[in-house]
Amino acid sequence: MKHVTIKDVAKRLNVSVSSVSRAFNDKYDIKKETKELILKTAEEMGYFPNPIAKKLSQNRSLNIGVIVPEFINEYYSEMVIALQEFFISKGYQVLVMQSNENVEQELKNVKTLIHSMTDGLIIAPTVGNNNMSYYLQHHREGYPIVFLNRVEESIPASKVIFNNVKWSFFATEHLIRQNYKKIYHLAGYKDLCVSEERIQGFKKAMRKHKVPIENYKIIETGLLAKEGMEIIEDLIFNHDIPDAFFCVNDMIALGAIKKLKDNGYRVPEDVAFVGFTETSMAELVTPQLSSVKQPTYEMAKKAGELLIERIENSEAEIETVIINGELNIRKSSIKEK
Amino acid sequence: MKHVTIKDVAKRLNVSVSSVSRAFNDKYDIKKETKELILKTAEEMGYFPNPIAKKLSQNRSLNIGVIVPEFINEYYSEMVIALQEFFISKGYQVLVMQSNENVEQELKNVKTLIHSMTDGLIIAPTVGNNNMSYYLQHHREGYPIVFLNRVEESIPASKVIFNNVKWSFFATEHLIRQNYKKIYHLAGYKDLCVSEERIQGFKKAMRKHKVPIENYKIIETGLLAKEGMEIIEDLIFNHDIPDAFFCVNDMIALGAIKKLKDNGYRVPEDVAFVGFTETSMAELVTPQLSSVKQPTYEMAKKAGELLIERIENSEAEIETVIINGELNIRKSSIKEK
DNA sequence: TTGTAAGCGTTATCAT
DNA sequence: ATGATAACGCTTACAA
Repeated sequence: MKHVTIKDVAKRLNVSVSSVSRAFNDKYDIKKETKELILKTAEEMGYFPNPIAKKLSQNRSLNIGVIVPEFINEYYSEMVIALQEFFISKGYQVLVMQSNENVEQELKNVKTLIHSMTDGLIIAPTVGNNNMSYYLQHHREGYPIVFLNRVEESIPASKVIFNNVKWSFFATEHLIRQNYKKIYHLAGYKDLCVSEERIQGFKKAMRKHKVPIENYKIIETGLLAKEGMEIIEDLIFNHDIPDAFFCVNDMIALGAIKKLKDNGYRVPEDVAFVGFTETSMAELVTPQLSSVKQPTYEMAKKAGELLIERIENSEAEIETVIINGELNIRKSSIKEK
Repeated sequence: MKHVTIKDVAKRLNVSVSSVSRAFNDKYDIKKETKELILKTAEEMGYFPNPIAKKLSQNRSLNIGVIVPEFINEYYSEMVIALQEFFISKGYQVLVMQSNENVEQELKNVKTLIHSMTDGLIIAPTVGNNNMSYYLQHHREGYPIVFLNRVEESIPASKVIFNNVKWSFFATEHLIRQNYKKIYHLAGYKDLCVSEERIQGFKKAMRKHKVPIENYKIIETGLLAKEGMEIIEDLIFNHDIPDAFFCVNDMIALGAIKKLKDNGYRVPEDVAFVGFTETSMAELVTPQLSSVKQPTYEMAKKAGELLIERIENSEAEIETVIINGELNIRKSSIKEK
């Protein structure tokens, strides 16, 4: 299992190591025939430049760290896939770590990755991280970091975020226009900024359409189907089921729908639903679930571009990219006349 | 952004670099006070050993490569999470790559990762890879590889696989015992060995219970919900809907159920369903879907252990671990009397 | 217990 | 166009 090195190739051909190195990095002068001979021989000998040595001598790792809260849900899976694809095409390798929705784990991951000499970091913060000072300090010192999603617009770093207020507003307005009178919002975590923004959009729609305050309600839930089910249990117990729910995500919606159906409610005849951050399940459940689709690929790619910009030019301006979505209306929120 | 190196710390304290190195690697003799002083000063100076240099000088990367066909579905997401957790606890870093169910991409990934000096590889092969010779050659030459899932028992390498035949048999037998007479198997890809094994289990149950041959059928599908829907369209067109379906995975089952419901069939009253490789959706759909649960965590951890064994002892015996599952029976396959 | 110095496999500068 | 060699930051014999 001994690895063939640049020296072995050089010796075999009676050339210097520099020539071999040059053959593999076309930025230097080298005669075409020598290059081809070297490449051919190297191939035969099974030589491949050792990336670790390369990294050491160039003082960069060509590694990018990506930290996501989880990748059980499609949303971050897709982001990670898109990021990998993007960075590999640029010659980087991607180290993915997940924080398991745990702030301390996230901090650990950041440290691990920075210590591993990643050339830059893409961070999708976990729930409830109001303590980004450590990251921002590194960022100030010139370490390239781009934030993705779940981050306040005001933080001084490049970031890619989704226009939650706007699309939450549209989703809610759609329910109002379908003539649902009593509409509740199942709202995720209050200390999660995307939840907060979706709440804002919800309220905005309520105000615009002058929905009386007794006809809407904002209920803090979590992000999991299980939690959607629990909330519905409470509401059923209190005989407090509205005409429609707008949910912070599809999983909450699916959990809630399940529980309502089990209790004899019909969707959408008795209760209508709109989800958010559309998943592939939206089209597979009965009734199909209306939802706001977020363009994960686009978000990821944009974040990748911003990061590479910062890596290649540490003077690059801080940039905030706000991405738009798409409201896909399906059976779960259509009122039959 | 200049990194503090071992030399800086040594100079500051007027000790040699070896002492600093020793302070950070407790396998050598060093006076307790010196060590503490060094560690303290290093901390203050913001020194952290450069892992790349460490890797180069030790000739190992402390990186593990993990290759999965995809991680959009929970199954591989969970595997990857479990693998990360396991290897990080052992001091390794994990590079994850996905092959997008594409044999050539998989081969590329393997090459990338081996060239990146990963100390070992865990490979969950993609659909239809009957050409593992490249991997096995490296394996023979002593490069540590462990295969995970979707791999034939006969290949000469350590591997962790699921007992598909057995659990497919149980799932099918359960349908027979519920007194469903006509049972079809939606069978994934014929050239995918796990599909093949599940077909075997299905047939075995049919033979054991002497189900007449005109009462069962094996239909090749894919692995996606969409493909489940397409098959059902065909069957409806041909007026060929059985009493029950046993599906190669939950996604096929969910797609099929969706299409049947849309066409007025009731589940399980008209058609019953059992899935495989249980997903969290199984409990969220109506009716809840019976399925065979595979212990992803256990499988991943075992694969990790086998790999570390091989890394640490290249003479280690080849080992095949066969994992068992669990049949979770839910409403979708229960016949009301 | 500590220090010296060679070595890990590259790249890059400076000669030739 | 090619070669010699220092440098990257660390580990680890070997010497002291």
